[in-house]
Order: sequence, then structure tokens, then C-alpha cells
Amino acid sequence: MGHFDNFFKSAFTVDNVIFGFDEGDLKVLLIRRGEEPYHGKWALPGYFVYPNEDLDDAAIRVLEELTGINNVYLEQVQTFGAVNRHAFGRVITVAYFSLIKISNYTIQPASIALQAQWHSVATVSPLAFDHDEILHACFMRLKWLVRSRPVGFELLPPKFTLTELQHLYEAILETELDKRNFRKKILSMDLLIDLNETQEGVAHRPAKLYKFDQKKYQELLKEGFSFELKESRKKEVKKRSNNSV
Amino acid sequence: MGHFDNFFKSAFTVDNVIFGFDEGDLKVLLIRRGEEPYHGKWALPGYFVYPNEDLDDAAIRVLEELTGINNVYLEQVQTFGAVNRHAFGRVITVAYFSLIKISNYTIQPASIALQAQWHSVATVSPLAFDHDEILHACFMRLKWLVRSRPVGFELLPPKFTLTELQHLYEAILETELDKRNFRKKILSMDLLIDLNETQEGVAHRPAKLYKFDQKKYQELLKEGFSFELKESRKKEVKKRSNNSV
DNA sequence: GTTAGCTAGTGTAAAAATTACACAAAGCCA
DNA sequence: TGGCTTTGTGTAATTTTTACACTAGCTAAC
Repeated sequence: MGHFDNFFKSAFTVDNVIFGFDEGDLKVLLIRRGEEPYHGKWALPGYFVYPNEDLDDAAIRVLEELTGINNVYLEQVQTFGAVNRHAFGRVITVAYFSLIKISNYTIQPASIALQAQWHSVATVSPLAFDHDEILHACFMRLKWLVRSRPVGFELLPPKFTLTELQHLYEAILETELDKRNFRKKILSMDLLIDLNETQEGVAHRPAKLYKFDQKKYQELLKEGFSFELKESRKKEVKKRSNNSV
Repeated sequence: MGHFDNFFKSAFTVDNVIFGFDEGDLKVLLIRRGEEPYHGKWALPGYFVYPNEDLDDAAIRVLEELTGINNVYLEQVQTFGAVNRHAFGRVITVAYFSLIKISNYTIQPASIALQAQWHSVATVSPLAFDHDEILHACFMRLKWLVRSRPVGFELLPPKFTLTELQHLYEAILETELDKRNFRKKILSMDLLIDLNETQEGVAHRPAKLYKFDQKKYQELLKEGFSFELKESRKKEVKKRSNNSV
């Protein structure tokens, strides 16, 4: 360093958008800030990047420091650099996102964060800084991703039912899907392994449990496989008749 | 400012990947560097972001300063932040890309650049810094974009033939397309206006000229329109027989 | 002015993918 | 045993995609 002391320098951060899925609801992991500005407000887990640290490494480190979550695959989404996005000076931030199985992790907020908690994406209240905008951008990315990669499996527990999988897709795409067509499509990918087990403790016919065929998926990815899921929004007309009661 | 003087700061740049299309070839606009490091080497047009300047504005300004090109729509692609990507210190760069009609612009390199010139994407020699990687990322983005938006029109002159359009798609997708199916698909979008004119000065049957229906396209975009172009690679088997001569 | 050479322009049939749609089966519980 | 709830399944109609080959129209060379 030293050569660049004369050049324009800015503070530089990463912000992580971690999605999970629980109780039929798409969630995002937030921290309650323990520092000014926005002390006590909910925000995305993010912090400064060290000068000698790769961007991707910083995202992983910051996530662990603020929430206790480690060992996840983070994907870069977009960089936000509006001049006034931070009240204390010029701060440019790179947004990363990830999909995790909520049940696999225990949340442990570090000193800088007062608290770390899952929040329903559909109902999050205003966040600190421009984090609403960042969250929105990552949600759009997720929506796109769900159509080109079977991301569902990354959010569900190891064993899941087809109905759970469908609900996940519906939550992400914010639409309803046809049960039979959804199953046909999913099963035709040949990426699900029937575990020959059924749900327990439900007050109705128990559903079959499946797991994701990780091995086959990796092979398909190599071959440049692209998963397509498109389905028109159903029953728009019928729903309107409910409103008019 | 001032509050953040204690925090980790890095130098911060933008790099622009400007694509054009000419003589059946996909091109990228490069400058020859007039500064160390990589003095005299070809590189993407990029430079520092001012402290009081939005990221997107910086990309536009830097592009104009280095190449004379202004008034283009730049889209953010990805941020590159490996620790050692710049020999003189920590420099994080945001890559932007754009598609322009080569004939609409005159290239005028500024003092910092020795030269600015279009280079064929397929044959660019090694570039300064990690610019090969950045170019590759933007090319991948373009490949993706071409399937979901009729970007072709942004690269061609106002009047073009269907064959020119097809060659452009083939150059971007690095594949061959079936003439009849391509035309059927493109015309079915109903975004082309037949100009009732034909090519001049060609030594064969002249092709009809079309222009792009900008107005209709904007309307379709609002409705959440998504253009799909998929076509299998043709004639793989037949080509192999050539090799075996 | 005839012809050779080149690219433009066009249709159809087969296959594949998508969509819409309704009821019997299985387990739990009262 | 019957009622409740959710699971699990097939088919026909429609749309989209794919593969494929010859005539039309112009220039240039002879």
C-alpha cells in the first residue's frame, strides 16, 4: 500500500441476505444493530471488509461474526454505492445472498449485534440504511434462480414432502402452482429419491418423504443443465368472486 | 466525512465492458493504458470513482473521459475484489456493461488512454489486471441477456436485415441457428417493423430491411414480458464427418 | 442477354412440452 | 364407523419446438 494514498478512498462493506424457509414462510435473517447509526434497528448482517481480505471471504467472515452461521455458500448479487446511503460517510457495499436450511444452524449474535432473528420476508418492517432495497434485489435474484436451478432443496430439511416443496416454490414465486403439473415436472427431472418413508404425527393421510439426489444434480450441472419452471397464475377469476361476497 | 477515517478504506474503481457488433463480429471497446501498471497494455476503460459520485454516474463519466462515448445505458454486472488484483494496492472494481451501435459513436481517447479501439471478443489477447475475467463475466451476462430480452436491436444499426440479426445472435450464443425457425420466432414477437426497403450494393438478392419497434417493446417490458430463445446446436454430427476427411 | 453464383425467403408435419382439470385413497380422530 | 383432511394420480387439448429443402431475386461474368 502507500501508492494509492492520494486516490479517492471509500469505506467498503458487505451485506448478507440469508434466506430460509420455515412453516410455509420464506424468511430472511436480520440483526438488531448495536451501533449508530440506526442503533436498535433491524438490518442485514453486514460489516467492513478488511484491507487484506478477498471480498467473498469477507462476506463469510462477517456473516459468522454477526450471526454465528458459517460454512455456507454465498453468492454475490449486486453492489450499492449511492453517495448518501450511509449517514457517516461514503460507504459502498456489496450484497451477497445465500439459501440455508434453518434447522441446521443455531443463531448466535456477536457483540456488535444486539440480536439475530429470522423474519418473514413478506412482512419485514423498514430496515436500516438502504437494506430494503438490497433485500428486494436479492429476492428478485432468488425468484430468477428458482426457475433455473432446483434451489428448493437448499432451503428444505433433508427429508421433505412434495407438498412442502411446492409451498416453497409458491412462496418464492408468489404464485399458486397446479399440484399435478408441479409434481410431474419435478419428478421428471429425476433428482428426487423416494425414501419409502412417510410423514408422522399428522392428522391426515401422511405424505411420502423424499430427499434430493445431490450426486445426480452435480452431474447435470456439469452438462450445462438448466431447469425451467414456468406456470401461469391460476384461478385469478375465481378468486375475484370471493371478494364480491 | 471524517467519521470513517478510522475504518478500512480501499481505492474504488469502475470498469466498463462495451459491446458492439460489426462485420459479423462481436466486439469490445478497449483502451491502451497510458499509466503504470500495465503501461501500453490493452485494458477495459475504467478509472477511480469520486467520493461524492454515485456508482452509476462514475461509470458513465469514466467511459466518456476515456473513450469519448456518452449517453449510453450502463448496467452493473459484478464486483471484483480479490486482494491482489491491482499491483499498487487494494483496488475494488465494479464492472458495468453496455451494448451500443458502433456506427453511432466516434471514439476519442482522453489523455489517460493512449488509444481506444474495438477488438473482436473472440480473439482478444490477454488484458491488463484481471480484465480477462471481467470481460468473461460480462460476456456470460450478455449470453444470458440475449435469451430474455431482444438485445440484438441495441447492437445493430437502425435498419438491419433478418440475416444480420441472426448472425448477431449466433455470435453471442456461439452457436448456429436454423434460419426458418429463427425468423418465425423473431417475427412472432411482433417487434419488427418492415421498412419496405431493401439492401443496396450487394451482389445477390437484396434482403428486406427492418427496424425495431421501440414503442411496442417498452409496453411489453411493462407487462413483464420475457423473450425466450432456445435452440439446439445443429449439425454436430454432420460436422464431424468433415474432420474425418 | 444468358447463365452461373449467391443469398433471401418461405411452410409443414412430427415431436415435445404445457396446460387444465376431478376424484379415489389413506390415515387420523371423534 | 364415519367424517375430516390431505395425498396422490391420468388424460386430452393446446401450444411450442424442432427438423428440414426448394424457389425467388438480384449481380456479375461471359
